[in-house]
Formats: sequence, C-alpha cells, structure tokens
Amino acid sequence: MAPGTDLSRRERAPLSRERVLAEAVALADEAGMGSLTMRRLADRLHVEPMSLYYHVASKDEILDGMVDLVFGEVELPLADAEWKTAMRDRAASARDALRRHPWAIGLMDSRLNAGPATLRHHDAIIGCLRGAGFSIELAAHAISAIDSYLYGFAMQELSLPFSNPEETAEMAVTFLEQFPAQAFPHLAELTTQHVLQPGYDYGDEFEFGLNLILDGLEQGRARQRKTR
Amino acid sequence: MAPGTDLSRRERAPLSRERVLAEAVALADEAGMGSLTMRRLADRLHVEPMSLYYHVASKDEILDGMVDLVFGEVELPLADAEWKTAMRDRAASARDALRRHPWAIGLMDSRLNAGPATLRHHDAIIGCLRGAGFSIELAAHAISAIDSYLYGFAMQELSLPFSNPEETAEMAVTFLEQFPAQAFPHLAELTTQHVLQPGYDYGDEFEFGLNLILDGLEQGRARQRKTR
DNA sequence: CGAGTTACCTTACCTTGTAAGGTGCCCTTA
DNA sequence: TAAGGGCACCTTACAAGGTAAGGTAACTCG
Repeated sequence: MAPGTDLSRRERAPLSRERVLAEAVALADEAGMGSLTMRRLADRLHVEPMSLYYHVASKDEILDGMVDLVFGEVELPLADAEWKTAMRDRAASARDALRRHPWAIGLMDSRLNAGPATLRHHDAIIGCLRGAGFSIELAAHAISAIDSYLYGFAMQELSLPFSNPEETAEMAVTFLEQFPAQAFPHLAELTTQHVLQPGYDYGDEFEFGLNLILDGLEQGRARQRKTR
Repeated sequence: MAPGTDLSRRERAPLSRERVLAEAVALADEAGMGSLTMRRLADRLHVEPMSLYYHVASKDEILDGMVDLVFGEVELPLADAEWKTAMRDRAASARDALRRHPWAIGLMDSRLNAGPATLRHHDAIIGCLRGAGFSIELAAHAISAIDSYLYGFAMQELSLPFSNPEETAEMAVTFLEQFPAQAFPHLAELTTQHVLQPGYDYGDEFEFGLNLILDGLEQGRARQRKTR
C-alpha cells in the first residue's frame, strides 16, 4: 500500500499497549467477545493485524490486560470506612463493573495472571478488614466468601438471557411452555407465583445474599474479639 | 477410503448423540477445553469430523449437552432430608462434579439452554426447601444465595493454578517475588502468615462461607414462621 | 549523511467450524 | 429378487481465526 493511501502515520495517534487494550474493551463491550478478533481490533485502530503484535505479545495477553482494566474500574475502599459499608460498596462497584463489561466474568476464570490493578484491589480490601479488627484467618474467610458470592452472582445474573422485566416475563412464559407443568411442579410454581409477579427483578436478590454473609461475618468478628 | 481399511462399520459401535457427548466430556476432562475440537473428537470416535454432524447440530449443541451431563452427575436431594443437610450435600456434590470437570464452570455462563438434568435438579431443590417450610420468596432467596456462592467458589477454586499444598506454596513464593513486599503489604502478610502456613488449603474455605449462608437462611426461616 | 531503531506492513501457514454434496449398505415392498 | 429409499458416514472445500517470519518507511543520533 502506498504511503498516504490510508491515514498517513503522522495523522493518526500512535499505537500503544494501552490503546490496544482500551479498544479491545470497547469492542468487546459493543459487540461481545465473539467479535473480538485481532483483525477486527486492528481495523478499529486503523492498522494492519500484525501491527498489534508489536505492542502485545499475544491475544492472551490482551485478555489478561482487559481483565485488569475492569478491576481497575472497581472503587477501592476508603481507608477509614466502616468495614461493612466498605465491603458493600466495593461489591456494588464490582457488580457494576461486571455489568458494564459482561464478557469479563467469563474471562476471569480462564485467566491466571493477576494484573497490578487486581493486586492493589485485593490489598486494599485486606487492609480494610484488618483495620476493622479481623484476624488474618477471618479476613481470608471473609474475602473468600464475599468474592465467591459476588462472582457467582454476577455470573448468574449475566448469563440470564434477559435484563428488564418485560423480557423476564417473556422468557418465563416461553420457559413454562417448554415442558408440562407437572414434570417440574416446584419450578412451575416458583415461576408463576414469584418470577411472573409484577415488580420481580432477579438483580434484587443480590442484597439479600450479601447481607447473609456480612451479618455472619460480623458475628464471627464479635466472637473473635471476645475470645482474644 | 476403501471399506475395511479402517475398522469397518460393522465392527465399531454406531455413533449416537450420547456417545458423542460422552466422548466430548472425556476429551475435555483429559486435555482441557482447548483440545476439544470437532476433528479430535471425531478421531477418538474413529470417525471423520463431519460424521458428528449427523448426530449433533453444531459444536454449541455439544457444549450445551456437556453442561447438562455434568448437572446430571449432581446428586438430587432426598425428598425427606433435613433441608440444611440436603443443601450441604448437594453443594458438596455439585462442587465435586465441577472439580471432576473443571471446564464446566466456564461453559455455564455462556450457555443458555438448560437441559433436562438441570431442570430436574432445580425442581428438586425448590421442592426440598418448600417442604421444610420455606416460603416461595425465601426459597428463591436461598437458591440464589447458595448457587451464587457455590458457582463463585468453584470458579475461584478452579482458576487457581495449583491444587495441592506443594504447588500452593510454590506459587505463593513466586508470587511474593513478583512485587516489592511494601507495595502490597497486606497481601504479603496474608500470603506469608496464612497461605504459606503448613496445612493451608484453599478448598477448606468452602465450608465456612456456606455455613454463613445456611445459618442466615435458618434465621430467616425461623423469623418467617413466627410472623406467619 | 549514514547506521540503527522503532513502528508498522506483507505474506503465508496452519487450525477450526461447518456448508454442500456424495456413497455404500440395509431394509422394505412389489 | 430387483428397485427404491433412507440411514449413517465420508469427501471436498471454504472462510475466519491466530500468529511466525521477514520486510520497509520514517525517525533518531552521532
């Protein structure tokens, strides 16, 4: 290709690892993970596919970087915040981030390499709990429990094929039509008596389970302080 | 290929949707999801790739079927079991199944179509809770909370790049070497004071979080019975 | 002004899922 | 028993994907 045929190099912002990652996130947000290919990504950056490899070692590295970018969007707890509030805020913030980037939860399990944002994140959480008097063991318990719940909930929420009440109702109806009601009577009952009731929103379940865990941890903390 | 060059058709078991799915599960178990390709799957069944499509519409359908097979391995709660025991057993059974098939958790979020085993499973769970006096709402809360925790924990557990104490310690050490300890002091402390202690096993965290949720649900159940 | 380096491009290869269209064997039915 | 048909499997072919190998233009620095 003759120079100047396309945007000449001068006229476009130079590539960088950051721009590649940011564009990858944007592309995945808009078109889903299935559309994130090196070729399409290159297109959006007005560059040929192989040019990406100058800034990134492989597609896997891009995926790792994307996960870390999402983690970077999660608010860190304020150092002096009350622990329960801090955990609740951070869970809400993480859930929001995962909803903004629905592909992220699916990446999180296959990726191993934690990025800097991820590390900073976990460090701050532990710090908050320790500051609130959690022993190391209880802090570890707490993080495991909260994170498991958080990721699991996000996974379920995002894999639901509906996001607003109308779609929910529609799905529930077609769901009920798929099988004879007496084959799965409890499922049928729960669907008609609960899911199909006005005002139902699966997302509302989030608070309930989180409170269960936080309240339980509070008791553990109190018990631990007495025994000390 | 002349007939008789390979196993002639008579001598080998005929293909079927069931055999295809079972072999897909076996292949994924042995070599990971990345190795599950239509060609390799066909090889293992002593068949040409396109023959699979006579029994299965697409690779996606195979993936859906695999998830349902895994669900089918989870023990259903006994109808007359005490609810807490039933939930605990089923959580343990599900966790075992997900450990036997580490690829399954990664499939669960991208797949939408619940298979019959999945439906039967959920129906039995709801039935058990309802039988123990849970209102529909509380049963819905309970299932959401337990499943979220279960899947989230499985996701974290399986994405850890180690499974026995030796590997854990090794990973923890290389992990600590990757960054200056004062950059993430709390993370460093938790790693050295907790993870690197003898007897540490992340899997042990499972019970703790689950008990938090079950105990919380028990309280909700008691409260509900009083208000009734 | 010439040598190196940086940032991007060209080409090419191999792997994957799957569309389109055979082909041999068995079972029916006349 | 011969014709037909459908079942179960195969052959060929293609488009799309990741990326190895090796250019090449433009800028930097002595």
